[in-house]
Amino acid sequence: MSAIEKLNDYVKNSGLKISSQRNHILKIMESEHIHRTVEEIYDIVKKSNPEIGIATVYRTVKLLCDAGIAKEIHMSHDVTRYEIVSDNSHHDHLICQNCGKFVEIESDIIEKEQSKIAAKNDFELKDHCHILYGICGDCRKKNKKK
Amino acid sequence: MSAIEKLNDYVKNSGLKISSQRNHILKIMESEHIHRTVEEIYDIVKKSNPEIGIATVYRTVKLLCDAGIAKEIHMSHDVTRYEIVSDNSHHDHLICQNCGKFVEIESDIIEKEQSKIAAKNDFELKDHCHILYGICGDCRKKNKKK
DNA sequence: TTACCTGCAAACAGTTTGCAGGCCG
DNA sequence: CGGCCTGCAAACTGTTTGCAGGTAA
Repeated sequence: MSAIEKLNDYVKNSGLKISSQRNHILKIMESEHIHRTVEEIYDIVKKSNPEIGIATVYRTVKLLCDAGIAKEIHMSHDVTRYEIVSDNSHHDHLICQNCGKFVEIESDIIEKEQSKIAAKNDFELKDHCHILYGICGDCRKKNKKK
Repeated sequence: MSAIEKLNDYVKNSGLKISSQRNHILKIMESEHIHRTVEEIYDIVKKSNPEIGIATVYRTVKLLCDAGIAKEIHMSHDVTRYEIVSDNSHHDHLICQNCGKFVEIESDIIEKEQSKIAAKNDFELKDHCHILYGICGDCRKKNKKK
């Protein structure tokens, strides 16, 4: 099921309404597999729809999260980004503290271990946040040169 | 080396100064192994020192982080807490989304796997954030009753 | 005595909310 | 047509900063 379909579903089931702005914002978040901040989304939407207010972006992003279509990620310690969740794959992140470059990572071993830990402590696992911070190869080279 | 000693060291080496407020705040953060928010620390300090301003707490907490004595944790998606780091043990967290209860967890398997992933992507690992969110046994029981 | 430190209040950034009008269904 | 949605601006929250006076070294 595509994200737009999911949105339509959710909107119907909740007695909400579809709007061009909502579709528009979702489309932007889907295009390119990039994690954006609200500010960034706002800037892009504004290009084709200068009327839009940032409040609408905030409201829509939150709605998408409620609908399970998007997800919040705290990339660095004070930047909130959003990504569209795909049905089949879960991933975590490895981020360069210097240049912000990031890699999406997956690890069955870690996922399994997480489940074990949750079970051992009698927790029903709902979600997790796993971000590795480091310095990428490029940045290490650049810093040496200086 | 105790946290207070570490603070003294750091302060001397950086040309800073010790103050009763700084010691006071550190003492509170050390007492009980709890992760507190700035607001909570502020409330506690105020009891014995009503004069103190919250800005001082923010400044001190930041200083302690710079000194490597404390560490920021983003417990839930918009609450920042701080914990005193102990020299010997690293741990991550498992948090109940319902009641806020948390368990500190350690896993060699995950730590090793993280290093591997970082190495594979040519990152020099500096830090990581690993938090599991779930519902604890008590809360699951309570919810059933309702 | 010289920085540094503190409390206060003002400034800020990110996010939320109330309102009056617009639009979907 | 009713209720949700939007843009705008004002409100709010968590955090930072500038300033004038206080204090450690």
